[in-house]
Amino acid sequence: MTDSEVVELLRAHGIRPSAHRVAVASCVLGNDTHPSAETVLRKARERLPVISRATVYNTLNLLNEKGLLRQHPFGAGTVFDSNVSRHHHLIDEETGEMRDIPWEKLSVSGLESIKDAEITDYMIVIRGRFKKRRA
Amino acid sequence: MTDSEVVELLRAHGIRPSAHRVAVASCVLGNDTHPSAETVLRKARERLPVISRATVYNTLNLLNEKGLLRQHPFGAGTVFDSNVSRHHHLIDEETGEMRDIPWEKLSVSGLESIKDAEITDYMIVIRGRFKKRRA
DNA sequence: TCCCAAAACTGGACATAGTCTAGCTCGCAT
DNA sequence: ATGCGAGCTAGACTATGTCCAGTTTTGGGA
Ligand SMILES: [Mn+2]
Ligand SMILES: [Mn+2]
Ligand SMILES: [Zn+2]
Ligand SMILES: [Zn+2]
Repeated sequence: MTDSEVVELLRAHGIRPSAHRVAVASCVLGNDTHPSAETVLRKARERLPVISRATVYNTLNLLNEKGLLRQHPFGAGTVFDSNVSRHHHLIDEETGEMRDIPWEKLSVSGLESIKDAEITDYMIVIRGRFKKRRA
Repeated sequence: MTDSEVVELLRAHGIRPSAHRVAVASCVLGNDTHPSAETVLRKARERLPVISRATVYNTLNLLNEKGLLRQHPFGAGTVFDSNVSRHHHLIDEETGEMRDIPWEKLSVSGLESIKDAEITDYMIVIRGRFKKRRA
């Protein structure tokens, strides 16, 4: 994702695209990795060595509030996910690495039997061992 | 679960049932709550006011290693789960409270299409709002 | 019963992840 | 040029969890 695409995306969501925000957003938007906040901090500093930890957390939280990101507490600690459409997750038990599984690839039945809650979202979380690098 | 049942369970899993361990284990085994380590510490101190934080964490980790507990990083922070058979989870988005969903109540199809990992376990994680207290 | 080594337990230091704040800086409108 | 609000910063602070060195408890053997 180019910088100007990131800028457009931020503007479209009502976020002023400061240089720092673009640096942070570029590290996580438009790819299917699931980086931790500390990973984003390290990558952002490659571009912008002076950026502070607070700005990285502020920006990630802002992107989350505006719906450009999700945050997941499983995997290798808490990680961010720029894929905001519904999907499932596969997690390597040894490394904590997370991979996406397309929504249509799996399906759940029996949800209608859950009567004691209003369901807003759900996800299948699979644990196992990755066989090889993704193609 | 009575104290002597807890003692038996610990012995059966090769854990020496010291008074402290029994106090910790009683707080979490044999019920379907999903307490955090800090919650267990507070409850254990009601029984045994002198118990240290380190002992609570040591004991919870030991119970986990010996297969008497599981640990889940979603819900209200990291919580412990004495239900070690397969089941799914429903989480209240406001409070983080977790409830169990019996394995047979839901089912997943399409798992055989996952080729790039050896699956060891999976679970459906549902988020929503609880309607009322459990019956 | 007494003794001792091993196991268990302790407080506190340390580590990591994340939040918050007070002050500074930057960019933009006038 | 000046003023103002948004953004950024370092560092203090909180929460959660691990680690360690020293002490206490325990239970089996003499
Ligand atoms: Mn969101
Ligand atoms: Mn286990
Ligand atoms: Zn994802
Ligand atoms: Zn459970």
